[in-house]
Amino acid sequence: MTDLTSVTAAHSVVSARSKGALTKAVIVDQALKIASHQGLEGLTVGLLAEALAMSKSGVFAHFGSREELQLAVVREYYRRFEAQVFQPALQEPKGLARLQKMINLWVQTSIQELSAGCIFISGAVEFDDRPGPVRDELVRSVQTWRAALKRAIEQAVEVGDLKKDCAPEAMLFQIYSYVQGLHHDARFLQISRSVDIAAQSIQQTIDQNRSLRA
Amino acid sequence: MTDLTSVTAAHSVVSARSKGALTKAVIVDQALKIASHQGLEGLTVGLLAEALAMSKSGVFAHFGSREELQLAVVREYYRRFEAQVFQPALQEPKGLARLQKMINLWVQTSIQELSAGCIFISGAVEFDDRPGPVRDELVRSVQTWRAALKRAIEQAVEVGDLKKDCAPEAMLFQIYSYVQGLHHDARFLQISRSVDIAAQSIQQTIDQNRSLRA
DNA sequence: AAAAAATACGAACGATCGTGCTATTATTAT
DNA sequence: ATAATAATAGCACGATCGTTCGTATTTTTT
Repeated sequence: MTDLTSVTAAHSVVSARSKGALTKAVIVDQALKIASHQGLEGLTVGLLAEALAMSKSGVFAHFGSREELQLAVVREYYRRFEAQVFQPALQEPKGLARLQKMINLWVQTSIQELSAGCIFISGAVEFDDRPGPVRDELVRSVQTWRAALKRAIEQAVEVGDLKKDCAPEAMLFQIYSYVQGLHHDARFLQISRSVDIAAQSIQQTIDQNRSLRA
Repeated sequence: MTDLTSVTAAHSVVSARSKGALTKAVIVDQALKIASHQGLEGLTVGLLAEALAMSKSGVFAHFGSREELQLAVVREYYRRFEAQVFQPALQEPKGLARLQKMINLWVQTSIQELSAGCIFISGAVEFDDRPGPVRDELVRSVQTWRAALKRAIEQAVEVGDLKKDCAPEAMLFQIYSYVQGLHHDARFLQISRSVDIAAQSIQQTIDQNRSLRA
């Protein structure tokens, strides 16, 4: 099972030193699960406390404010995203291989069997009209991830895997849109074959920009 | 100004017969505006009443429940969507012209200068994990709209504007994804040139499936 | 104009929201 | 083991949520 809300969780919990940091990690882990389903706005202190069999104030004390809790969730999600999607892809050599790996890992972890959604995508809709630190953190995370994707595309051009005249921004837009579309069709419309259609569309975009040599 | 939350509003208000139906139309109109910004979940009775300079109970009485209010908003949005996007496109002859018209009107009304978002898109994220009548109504609306798009694609194939072997489902996925991507980039990331990139990507998808004759 | 019906308001409800306090535990450091 | 510290629970607060109800005011019908 590859799931951002469970696999990488062990790390934060294990790496905790004091008791406080440990329970905080457990809380954030649970908060992440809730936010993946109910959204960051649906994540409430009372609900979280109940799921943890803790008191509201006990949970709350670890963050000081609900906003700080939301921020902790976004940061943790980004941390896991980096560890699970971005870092492993760096093992692959620069070029198309790395780009493909990034996309594959992204798609894999975006749509889980638990149907836990990607917070970057749901958060984008929730906070597109709601200014504040949470929005800023979300934008920062998404921008970083998109910059990494774009960089991978550009490197694929440099290496010669992709066409010299390929427009990285357009490619990025299309691929990012497809993952959103996959999210939409799989989670909202519950179209099961959307995974295949999305994968095929992504491949199509890559193929269009692939250089013709070898 | 082409705006689903204002232009077509006149119709519902004017066509109202009794005083009750009239104010109800005004309420729904305002509710639509709020929901376009705060989302259907962010639409609250108190907020709505305040915006209308009415009492909470006065507003509430028109619907009987918050859920019914949300449903009224979804239905009204669909009604305007149909009147403003779908119906005008039927003026165009079957084929690529009609399809293009549908897409153009959709993109135009989806992203407004007021940055009021499309409820079909924001609602999909809000309700992808929240069962109930509102979700059902949203799914129904979106499915209807997607069926219309798909039908337009198929007709374009029949007429000979699009290739015989073009996969309508894949085209639909790509185009729908691009509009989502446009929403995301324009509203959340505030990338202004995303309108052009999206339009270009949509055109690209169409061109790929265009038949080669004439 | 009077009667009937529809509509809006005001106040209040229980629930839940985020957030403080205070006390009591449980964990660390000495 | 004892002292210092950190973590959790309990309780209560003001605000807001959706909702109900009784009353006053319009609007509509007769």
